[in-house]
Amino acid sequence: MARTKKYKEDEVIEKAMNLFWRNGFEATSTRMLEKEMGINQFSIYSSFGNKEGVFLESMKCYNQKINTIVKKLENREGGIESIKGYFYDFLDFSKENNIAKGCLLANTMTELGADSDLVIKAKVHNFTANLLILFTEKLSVNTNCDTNTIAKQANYLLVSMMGLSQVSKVFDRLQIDNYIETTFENLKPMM
Amino acid sequence: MARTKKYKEDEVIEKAMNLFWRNGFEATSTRMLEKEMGINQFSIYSSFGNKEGVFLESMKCYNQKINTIVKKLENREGGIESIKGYFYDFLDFSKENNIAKGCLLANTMTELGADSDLVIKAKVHNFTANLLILFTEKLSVNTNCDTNTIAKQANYLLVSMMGLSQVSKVFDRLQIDNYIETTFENLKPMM
DNA sequence: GTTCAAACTAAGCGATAGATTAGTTTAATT
DNA sequence: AATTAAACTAATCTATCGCTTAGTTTGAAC
Repeated sequence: MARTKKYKEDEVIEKAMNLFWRNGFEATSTRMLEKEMGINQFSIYSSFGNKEGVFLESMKCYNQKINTIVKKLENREGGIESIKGYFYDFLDFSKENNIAKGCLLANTMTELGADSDLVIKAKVHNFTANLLILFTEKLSVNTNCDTNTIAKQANYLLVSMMGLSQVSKVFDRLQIDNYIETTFENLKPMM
Repeated sequence: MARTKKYKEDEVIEKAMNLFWRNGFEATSTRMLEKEMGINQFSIYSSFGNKEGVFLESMKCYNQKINTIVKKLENREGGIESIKGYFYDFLDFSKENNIAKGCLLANTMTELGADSDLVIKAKVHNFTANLLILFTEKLSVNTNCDTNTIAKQANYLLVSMMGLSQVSKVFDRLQIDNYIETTFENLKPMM
């Protein structure tokens, strides 16, 4: 015997996610969320508890969204070139109206300090851990390298990827392309 | 016929700089600055105009502080190893109580969006441009590479450095060391 | 020692932050 | 059609934001 919601939670969260992605957690106010999500603050708080709740759901949403390019990498044959493809896919993925927004999770990682929420930290850590595993798998295809070398390479590419996502927000395309090419060109002699 | 200031502006700015370095621009309030700088808000505003004025002076202060490791690089013999030394120097430099704070300028770069203050942006750009020149000079010592290749390498190392400063705030020392070693190890065959 | 402009203190300005409340509307259930 | 619990609206809560102001103290110049 109750009224039905006028909005779908996953739809308004996607809008919230885009706002957080563009502006970061701190610079996004509940009034901005209200406007962007198209629902009243009361509805926001009754659905997600508080601002952090909205953010946590936004991270879930981001994970689903980035999963399209992660899946794309999973379906590639493997080897260095497959990961290079992921780097370029990410640059497209992270752009909106030709403005690079970086990676929501990497942005969060740098925005939140040492004393920040542990749940959020764990989510970021989980994301990078999964990416490391995928990179390792892809590097293990058609290679003579021992597992130790592969682990080093995977770690190197993970750090490069996180660095890239930050740097892409500011540096121009030529610098970025040059960076990616050099990153992978230099890895070849190790193979 | 006037009273003398009880504080030295460069001393209180250094304290402000450390606060901005730890927390970023947005997350640092004028009350926090008041407490950290040890002077009243009135004094802050009469000396530096507004919060952004404090930040701009903090950037100057940061530039002076990081200049110690930049000078150290300038005085090195040159070649890849000299820049690798700078990377490790930076890791030490950016730590406080064993907590990595990243690079104040790189942090600012990522914190401020597309529509941020142009003066601040110019300062960040100026910093990276100077570092690029220095890297180029150091790479030009004892090498057979053409200027085009050197330019690519210098750009690669600049982007790597900026990425490193961000990533160092979260990743552990093993991952960071591995990243630096791989970055430079892989560059050798190009020389 | 008196003067007085600048350096102080502390209170408070309007605006906005995250979050909540009282009161109204809605629609599935009876 | 009446009921009723949840979904709504809009106003408002307290705290804090960046910044300013009124009033007091200070100390170099005279």
